[in-house]
Amino acid sequence: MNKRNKTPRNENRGVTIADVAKTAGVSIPTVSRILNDKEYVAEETRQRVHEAIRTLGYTPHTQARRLRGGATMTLALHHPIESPHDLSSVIETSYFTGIAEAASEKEYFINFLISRLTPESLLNMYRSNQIDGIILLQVRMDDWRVNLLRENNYLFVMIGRCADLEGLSFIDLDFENAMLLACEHLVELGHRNIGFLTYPQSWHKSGIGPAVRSLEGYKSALNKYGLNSCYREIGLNSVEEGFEGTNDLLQENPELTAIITVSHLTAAGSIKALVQHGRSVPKDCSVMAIGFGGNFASVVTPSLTTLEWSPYEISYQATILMTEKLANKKLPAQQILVPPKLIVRESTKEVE
Amino acid sequence: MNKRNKTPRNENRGVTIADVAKTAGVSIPTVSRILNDKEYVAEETRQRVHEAIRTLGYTPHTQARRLRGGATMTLALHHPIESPHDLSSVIETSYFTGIAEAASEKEYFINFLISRLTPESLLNMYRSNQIDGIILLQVRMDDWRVNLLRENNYLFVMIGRCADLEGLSFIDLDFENAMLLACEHLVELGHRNIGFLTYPQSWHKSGIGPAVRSLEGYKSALNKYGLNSCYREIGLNSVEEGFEGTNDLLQENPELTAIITVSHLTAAGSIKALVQHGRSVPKDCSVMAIGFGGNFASVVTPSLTTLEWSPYEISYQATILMTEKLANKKLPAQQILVPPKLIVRESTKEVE
DNA sequence: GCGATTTCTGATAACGTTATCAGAAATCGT
DNA sequence: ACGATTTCTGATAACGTTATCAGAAATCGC
Repeated sequence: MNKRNKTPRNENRGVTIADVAKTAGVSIPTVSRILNDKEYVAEETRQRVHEAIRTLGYTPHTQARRLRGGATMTLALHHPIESPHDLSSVIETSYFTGIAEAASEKEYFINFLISRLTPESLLNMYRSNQIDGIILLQVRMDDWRVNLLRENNYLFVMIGRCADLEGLSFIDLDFENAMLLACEHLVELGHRNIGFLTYPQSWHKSGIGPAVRSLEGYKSALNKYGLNSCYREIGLNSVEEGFEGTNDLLQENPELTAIITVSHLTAAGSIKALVQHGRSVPKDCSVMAIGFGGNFASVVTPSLTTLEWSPYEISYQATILMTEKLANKKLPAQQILVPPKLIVRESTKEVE
Repeated sequence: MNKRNKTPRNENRGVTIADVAKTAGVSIPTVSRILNDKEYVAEETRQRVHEAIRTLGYTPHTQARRLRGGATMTLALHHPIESPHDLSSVIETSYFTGIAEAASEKEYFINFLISRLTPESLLNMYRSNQIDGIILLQVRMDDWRVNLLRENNYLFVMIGRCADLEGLSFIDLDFENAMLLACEHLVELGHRNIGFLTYPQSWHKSGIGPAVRSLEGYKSALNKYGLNSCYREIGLNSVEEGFEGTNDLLQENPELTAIITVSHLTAAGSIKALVQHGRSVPKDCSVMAIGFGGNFASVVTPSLTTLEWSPYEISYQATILMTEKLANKKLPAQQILVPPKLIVRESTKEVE
């Protein structure tokens, strides 16, 4: 006599380990052992079970495994942006694909946290077992996310870095070095008056790493060569701002023969402004762009000399850092600084 | 006397519903009822339980809920690309953020499938309960993914569309209409010789929608106005290809006064070529670009007149389509065609 | 040939949640 | 005041998997 089922079985459910066990004529744990390549299984049994798996088209239930295993096998990515619309101007597609690819290789899932995140909801991501760890983008020198996660002992990796790095894993663009290389390249070409269109004032004020460190790098590089600084804080995402910023720079120092920007777009604006001032690029003035830029560099006329990083490589690396740490929590923190690659195109030239 | 625990309890585990129940002095199902806002709970009990939840900092275990609930609350996004590196030239960041935002609003997770996907692994995504549904990008007229998922009765939504649309949900760019609008705009400006730089031959051959339909739209538009066609199939992702394609077009028909391209990059190349032929844009020849382009349109000199869609809106919509269908499987298929927006900038002008 | 070891298998509990049911307590109608 | 209804609560099973344990069968040592 059959005991009545209290919770009726879903008719449309998939094939489960129980079905496999029944068809192969073994118990459930035996199937599980075979699925997980445990020792002590008779070869003959293994064959029979695999046969059953094939004919039934069985695949293990991911959710059940995760519940039992105590890990979510899910990572999150967070960028502290106000509106998701704006994200495309800050993050390149390659950032996503690098992370997605690494995660997929390590059999992790990725969740992109786009909407505004509160301290409460950040902690909840961990507490409610939605994620095992998080990758933080756009880290500030003093970042509430870092402080909160550190206090609560939750795992995370930074792309970027904060002030106190004790025991934290990160991978970051070496912006200070980039500014040194940029200035070096220009000085070698004979330039002595080098202007800089840096990140917006708001970025410097809120202590965003690249802003802070690029300006430091610029100043110390000029110092090294005994040159005077001349810079403007401008917006990143329009040709116009580069245009106006360049006009300002030229007004302050008409002797400028080179301009460094931190965005390909503003570099394009810079060229526009210079041309309007009757200066041809690179003949009368050189222009360089630092940062990611995708195909922009070669669209602009003349094509831009740049210092570049690969967002794909960086985000890929960050994800590997994360998964390795999750696989072995005793691993020490890893801290990686990535130098940029100088790509000389048409927009820089020696002083005549 | 305590029965010995066979599987020892993990010491570092989080707060569970059982802990809440114990502190509040009620049973586990009662807490569950309160969490899920079920009826028939005494107000006094509700208060006490909420109090316990607050003091313990309890959050429901997502994985457990999913297992019990029978839904993964996870969607996937798939683009059939060979190498993830190349994805950045095909997909805009906004595509990701639109999906991520919609998913997050509906409390879904997103998994971006980047690596090469086989029919087997695609089915496994569903069978192993990793996802509830998938959003397909770059759908071909005859697409194996569509055929496979349709046969197996798995839920999916297309961005793009295939040939047989019976019962399928999609949202797609109306490329045919776009070509009509482009030609209309140019004809109104007095142009009678309109060239077209279309998608690469491989796209046409493998039946990728925008390629097929834009060429059809071009031909039927010219037909409508009694004009002759003149087009080249070229690569999308470099200025050089636009440059060379334009040279070819001019050789075939030196009378051309307008060129339509399907990529901002090739449009830039087009302008370069025209200038080299001694033709100024837009004075002697107009140039238009169709498609996504981000900030490109305004970087180029002269800035590009375009027909644009918002990838954010489109991917957002696609995700909503998906979640609505999941919430109510009886919903009929939804089919949405999105017209582009004409944005007139500097690169088009009436014929002199 | 017999105890000790090794190899193999299955019963059982557990991961954290929700649905079902039945029973207790409170309220209602007359 | 008493049966019928409504409100509330807890025991139990279930989602699909894996870990632990104990026992059976096979192999080994001498």
